Amino acid sequence: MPPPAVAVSVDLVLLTLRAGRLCVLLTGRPDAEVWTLPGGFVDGDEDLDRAAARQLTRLTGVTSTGHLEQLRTYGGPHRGPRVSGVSVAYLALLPDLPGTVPSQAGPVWWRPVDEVELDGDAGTGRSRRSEQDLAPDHRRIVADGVERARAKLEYTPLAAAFCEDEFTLADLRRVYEAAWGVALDPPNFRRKVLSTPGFVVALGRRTSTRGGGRPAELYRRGMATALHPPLLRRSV
Amino acid sequence: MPPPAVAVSVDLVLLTLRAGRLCVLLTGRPDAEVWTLPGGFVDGDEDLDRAAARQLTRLTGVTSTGHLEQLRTYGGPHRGPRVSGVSVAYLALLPDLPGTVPSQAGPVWWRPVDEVELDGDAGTGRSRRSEQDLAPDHRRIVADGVERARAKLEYTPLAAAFCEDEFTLADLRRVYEAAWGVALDPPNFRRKVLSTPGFVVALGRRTSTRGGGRPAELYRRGMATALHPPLLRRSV
DNA sequence: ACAAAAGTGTTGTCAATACACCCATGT
DNA sequence: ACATGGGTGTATTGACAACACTTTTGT
Repeated sequence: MPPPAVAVSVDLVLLTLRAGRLCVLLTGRPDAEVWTLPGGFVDGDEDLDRAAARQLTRLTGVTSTGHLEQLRTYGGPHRGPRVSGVSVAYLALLPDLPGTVPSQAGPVWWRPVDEVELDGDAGTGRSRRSEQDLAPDHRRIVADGVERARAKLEYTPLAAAFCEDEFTLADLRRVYEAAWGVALDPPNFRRKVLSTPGFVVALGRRTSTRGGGRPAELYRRGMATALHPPLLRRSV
Repeated sequence: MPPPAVAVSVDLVLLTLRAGRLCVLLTGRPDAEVWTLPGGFVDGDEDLDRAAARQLTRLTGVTSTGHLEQLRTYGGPHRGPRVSGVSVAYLALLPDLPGTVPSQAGPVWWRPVDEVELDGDAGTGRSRRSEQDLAPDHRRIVADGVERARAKLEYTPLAAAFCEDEFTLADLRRVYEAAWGVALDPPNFRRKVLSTPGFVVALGRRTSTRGGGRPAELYRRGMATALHPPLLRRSV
């Protein structure tokens, strides 16, 4: 007998840093009462990675920069009533996009992930419910994506994906501080990053001072794909 | 218009330790000229994790012990001619099963993963091709699963999933040595494991000496879900 | 203008920790 | 032969102090 056929969609967890906070891109379809992750259906003969990259370009206009990787696949009845099929989630890390999102895909918003994590915490604490919460199944996908990103900062040089092509060590440090919610010692962070071969490469130039203070050296991301030893967060 | 429908299968990368080598379970369908990973199609309303667990039980008879997690989803034209749809791969870690595999699913074999990694290395080195190589797309899935397992040994107490309920520290050390292909210093390994809270708990009993030597203490797996700090392999 | 203060990035020091390597002992 | 216990030197890390360069503020 022929195998059962299922609808397969690719959904994106798009993370960036805005005003020192880790944010995720959400879309609000006009006919829906909750926010959702951007995504779309894929064909059976379509490469999943390529489908995800296409979604990313459609949403942001960016093509090569940043980072895009498969996160996890969600399926089955967990996804709620009237929703069937499986969803292949992808995680993308981007620098803060200039101005508003030039979306060709309807209304989109950047929302801080710590607010998303509070959605659905019925009862205690939260005084009022947002006008539009994130769909429960998508909330779990966001949580998984954020946890993946936090973990990957430890043992990969992926923090640079949140920065522009040229960045200072303070920029890089602020990525860790925003994602992990901790304060890092600037001298120690500097020593660690510079002593890891291939993490960053110095450009020999400095920032034209922005807002006061000593101009910082500029770096770009290096060739390394892993950090040895890793940059561990203190506790978990 | 309705979303395109796709065939979705769940495939298992089942790893175990046999004779000090990391091995993967392969199936040989009578009508196929290559080995494949065990798996099967899933329904759209079926929970993926549950489908994978069902496959695992069908193949090995085990139910609760060990470890099972989603690995990655593969899809698109990469999978080769005449193969369409997406495949959700799961990774399972098991202790060595007693005797032969009590499979209710046709012929199965345990194959050392280092041999699988050599499949398809056309040309150099390998003198003769195995009678049956692993299908190319499944070979990549195995490689991803092995790499995931090797990485997870570093920062989780998952090595115990390769052992029986009760094991010695030498058993646990041999898991790392087989998976990483390195020799570990027994005293240092012992110190590290015992100093990590929740990794193992002592049972206060000892092995009745097996094969000579001082009887070793018995342990079972602890409650910890992560290792802090991790047990890092030296290089990568 | 000039000097002082504050902000930011860089360099240096020291102690605590973790780890590799080795030796010794018990069964 | 193997499990276990202990010791030592080296590398990494955390905490903190000191310095360098720039803008802002006050007189």
